[in-house]
Amino acid sequence: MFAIADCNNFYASCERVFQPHLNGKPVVVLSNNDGCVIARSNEAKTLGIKMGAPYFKIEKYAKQEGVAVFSSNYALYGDMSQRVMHVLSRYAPNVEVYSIDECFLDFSGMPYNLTDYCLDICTIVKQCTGIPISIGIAPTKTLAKLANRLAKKGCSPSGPVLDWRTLPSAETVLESVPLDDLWGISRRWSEKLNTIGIHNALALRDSNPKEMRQHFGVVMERIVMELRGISCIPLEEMPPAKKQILTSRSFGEKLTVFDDLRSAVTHFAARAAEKLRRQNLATQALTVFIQTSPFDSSRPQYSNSATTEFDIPTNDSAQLINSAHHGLQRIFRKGFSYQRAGVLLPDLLPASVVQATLFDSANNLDRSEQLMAALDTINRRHGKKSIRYASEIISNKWHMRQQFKSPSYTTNWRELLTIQI
DNA sequence: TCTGGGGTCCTAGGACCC
DNA sequence: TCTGGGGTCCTAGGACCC
Repeated sequence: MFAIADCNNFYASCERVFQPHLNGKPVVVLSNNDGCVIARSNEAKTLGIKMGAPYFKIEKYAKQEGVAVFSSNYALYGDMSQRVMHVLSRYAPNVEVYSIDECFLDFSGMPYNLTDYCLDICTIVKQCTGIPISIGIAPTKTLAKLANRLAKKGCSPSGPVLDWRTLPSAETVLESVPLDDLWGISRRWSEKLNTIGIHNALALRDSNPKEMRQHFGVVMERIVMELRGISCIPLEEMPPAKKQILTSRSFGEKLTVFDDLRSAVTHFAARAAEKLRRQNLATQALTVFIQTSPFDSSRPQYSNSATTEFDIPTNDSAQLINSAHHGLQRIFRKGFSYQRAGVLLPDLLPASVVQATLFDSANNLDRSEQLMAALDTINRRHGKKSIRYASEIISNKWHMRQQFKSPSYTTNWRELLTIQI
């Protein structure tokens, strides 16, 4: 048995915890660079504001309807997520943190009435964190996700909790579920399924799994089996080591000058290096890429990338920044308005297995390791920006727009919530 | 003016091995 | 007359997730 606990409108709910006057009011949270809508309270959904809508297109309407608008505040959401996961992990022997706002719980062999048990969990998570959650329970992950979705839509007699096994008729329910409501099926596959006469979740469940495998591959075959209640996707307790790390951003304004781009790319390389070290990994290569805006058809488009490979896998910021600069020099072309850039570390392995080449002194590796450890310690203790590479701060033109960002209430002493009595 | 960021898995096809 | 069989590794592209 699996359960999936999913935070309701997570980012919007995080903002409301610290501004409770927004309860019952429409709230939206925007993507980085205040680009498009990525989270909506139920009231905002009711107003017809769509997921992914570009903010500049709904700005006027949002103001008119009194919608509270926020920039993304990942420091806050990440910390609130940890709190929710911490509470949830007390209620199952094994859990899998699936995303920032979702957690699978292993309920195999649990003898209780799981609906009542989960209703308690919902109450306690709300008490401890302020975040409302919904829980779906079923014999497979795919059905648990579906049960969760149905609970969120208000289809459960037990409010925020739905145990798939308590449904009077699974067939009736499945017949009413559109294909792209299923976990693992998006618009493209849904359309392709339509062309072969499959129009709802029941028809998919009753299709021939081997045929589905031929048409779509093993992933679709698994979905069919999971809809039948045969579990094919196990709980993953230990998150597997990362295979690649990407740091990229859209810019607050379009960039045309090399030095502005170079500052941005320095920042991305430094951030990627930090991520690498935090996970005790090293990379065998670095790819830097730049691109113009695909939406701007009036101006010439250009995008390109450059990859450097390292003789010895590294997680040294200076080395990564250096190769990012060289890559950028190779691909930068004058005369374009760049909208976005990024640094990708595509080929990772554990830092512990890194070997010096025959002609390299182990000394250099030690020195780099000590320097990076000092850098990370200082930045952790005194704030992220305490020590940076000079080329990162030469320009700030690339900084993203964050017009509506709330304070980092839970992670920064200077931004604690203040209360007036 | 203005449209996010960070990932994974699977498959097909080519290169190469013995 | 007419050219095997079995395998691995790598990459690009397409699909998906949140």
